[in-house]
Amino acid sequence: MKDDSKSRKADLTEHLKVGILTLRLQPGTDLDEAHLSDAFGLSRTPLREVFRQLAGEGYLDLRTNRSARVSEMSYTTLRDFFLAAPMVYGAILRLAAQNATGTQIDALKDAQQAFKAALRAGSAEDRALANNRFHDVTGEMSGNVYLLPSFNRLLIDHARIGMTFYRPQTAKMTENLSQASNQHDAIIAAIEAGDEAAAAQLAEDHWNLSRDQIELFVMPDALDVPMGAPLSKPA
Amino acid sequence: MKDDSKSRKADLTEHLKVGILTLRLQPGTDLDEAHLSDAFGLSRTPLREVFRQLAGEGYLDLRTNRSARVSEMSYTTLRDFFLAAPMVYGAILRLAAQNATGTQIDALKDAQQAFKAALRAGSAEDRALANNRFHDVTGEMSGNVYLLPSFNRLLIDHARIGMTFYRPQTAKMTENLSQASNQHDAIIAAIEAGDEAAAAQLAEDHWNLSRDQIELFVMPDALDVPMGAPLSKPA
DNA sequence: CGATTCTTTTCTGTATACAACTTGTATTTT
DNA sequence: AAAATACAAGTTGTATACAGAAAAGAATCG
Repeated sequence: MKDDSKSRKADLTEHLKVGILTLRLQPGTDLDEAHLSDAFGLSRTPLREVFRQLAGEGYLDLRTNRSARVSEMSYTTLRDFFLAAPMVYGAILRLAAQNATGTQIDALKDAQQAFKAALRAGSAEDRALANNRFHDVTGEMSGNVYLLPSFNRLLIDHARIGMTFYRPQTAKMTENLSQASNQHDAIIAAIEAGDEAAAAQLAEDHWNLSRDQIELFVMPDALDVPMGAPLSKPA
Repeated sequence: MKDDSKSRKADLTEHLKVGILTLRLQPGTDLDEAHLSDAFGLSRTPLREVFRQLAGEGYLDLRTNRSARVSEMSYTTLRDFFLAAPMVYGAILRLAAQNATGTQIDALKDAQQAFKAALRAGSAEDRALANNRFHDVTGEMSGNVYLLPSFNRLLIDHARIGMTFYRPQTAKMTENLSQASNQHDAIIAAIEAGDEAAAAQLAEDHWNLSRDQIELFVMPDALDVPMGAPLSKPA
């Protein structure tokens, strides 16, 4: 094995990214340098470089003289999220329809296959990661270095928010997931046809669906529960 | 002196940022770790951490086993820039009008004072940096973590593109600069009044002016020059 | 004389040792 | 007994030394 040193770094990066996107590493979690460097066979120097890179991408927060921490999410950020997402995602899909290469379209189709497979037989983590991969490819297609930073930042929290509703708890939520999959298919078609307007419209629809899904989760049966009644977990 | 170690790091960061924004460090320039660590009294470890951070923010490009390099600019990215900028900047100013605090408005007024002073008696670098500072404050005002990554990335290249036309070479360009200053004043007023719509409109106007200014520079006398004529530097 | 290969040099990446800071605990003081 | 301070353990930040990879130069071969 010769690819050790650099591949261990990539392994660590991937491990942290996946952990954060799937909420296995929850927002606010402290990361232990000593433990991680031990687990991945890296010294602290390259480990800390990975931390800085992930902080730059929005996965981690760094505070001087304190441990690195998984970036936080709050109700404030949720509002910011739904303000920014439709706009950025619309622009990304519009550009994707303009600029996608054949190779990229194949990659997008592969990602969608994986997403469907995850919906059929995968865990909530599998679904969130597959969905993340799908949108990630659309970002690559757009190729706009100025939009990608925000788009990628949005994708991180999209996956994290999504982790709560990719574990469908009601019939409505299940139906929404299959609708999301249909929208992915339509997005592929629009990109393949180079139809900007359709792609932009689909972006809007897709985010509206996400918002509805989140509302279903955040306020599951609000109307049926009298004020002051004891709260029970949604069945 | 006790603030040495951490302040040297901040000094280096600031030095590189300013150098890159003002084109004193031109796109594509290789950075010498040994020389910089010597000059700033830092060892290579913290220096490389600064590199990683600046790379994450879009100032530098890192290639494995090769020196860090000031991020490139090309005609392709210029097109991407003018696609993304109006949209992102419009959203940022809209949010700034919604959320700006009194302290932030004071900071914006200070930045505008400095910008005017730079227009009167400053160098091209002073102007670009003062303008950058002004827009940076509007970003802080918006407070949207999802839009800021792209906005800050745009500001970097806005300053770098601007460095070429903040050195006004024609009467028209000088007039544009004073118009930009007036727009800044109007932006402050709109934010102070919490007038979202006006702020968004001003953002569009402001970027249109930037585009015109760049066109004046990129094609100074395009219509007067016959095709195939020898090119001369703009006077 | 030109091109190619091998050696030397330079620079990047990593590990380890050390210094500085933060935090939890125990002791002292009021 | 409560608060404050001093101490100790653990963790983060930095420097240095070493290993590995490119790049530059020298020598050899065509």
